[in-house]
Amino acid sequence: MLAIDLLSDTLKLLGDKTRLTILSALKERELCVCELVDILQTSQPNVSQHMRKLKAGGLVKEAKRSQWVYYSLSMEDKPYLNELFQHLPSQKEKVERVCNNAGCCD
Amino acid sequence: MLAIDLLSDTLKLLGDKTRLTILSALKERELCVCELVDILQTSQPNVSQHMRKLKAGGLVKEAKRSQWVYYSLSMEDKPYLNELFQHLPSQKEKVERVCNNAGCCD
DNA sequence: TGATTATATAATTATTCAGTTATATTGTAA
DNA sequence: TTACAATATAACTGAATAATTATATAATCA
Repeated sequence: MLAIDLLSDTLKLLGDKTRLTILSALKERELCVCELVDILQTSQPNVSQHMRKLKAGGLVKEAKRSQWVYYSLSMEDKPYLNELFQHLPSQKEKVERVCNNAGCCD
Repeated sequence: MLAIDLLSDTLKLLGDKTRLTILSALKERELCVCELVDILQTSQPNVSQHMRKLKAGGLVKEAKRSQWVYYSLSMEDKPYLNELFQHLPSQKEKVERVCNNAGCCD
């Protein structure tokens, strides 16, 4: 059974519109910071700080490749979030639109 | 599909240790405010304010009977929380201990 | 090398929020 | 009616936090 402190900390990370949108976008595919900036229409430091929290909470993992940092979901050890994640509002359109942009990292 | 604003607001309610404990306790049975005060070892106004937020967020419903207000879970319209709720740390012992106390509402 | 790009960190600010204390409301019982 | 018990609300305080601005780090490229 889960410790209630850890669980409430994890859910606190989900209880923010920006982070929830990030996580939903990452359901589509891994994304780098500049893509997330584009998707969320917010500043780069804002995204970076949210990613740091999500990483600290074990919800995402990062992969540095060249000058980019790609983030992806890390949910293997959190089966209790599966159903919830399946219900997250889709960010598919926004993610696909980023691909077609004069993107930051192509 | 869910609106991300509503969903993050709901998850924000879950991202608090006190409220998460309350919700887990309510899985056992409906509870009145004074029982929750006993279970959580906190003040009555603190419980009342959390219950107001949970009620506003549609996570609990209340039933007034005599001078007591009983709260119970209201999850029928939130299937996406089912799996999560099943994984909440059990509060069974604490809830049962309340019954044996010189309780507030027997 | 120096310039540029991507990302992270630090410092700051304004807001949100949990918990406390004090008070009000509501219902019950003497 | 008055006294009491359960709950709610209001006001306040301190801590947490999201976002901004400015700066630092790190990698790539000319």
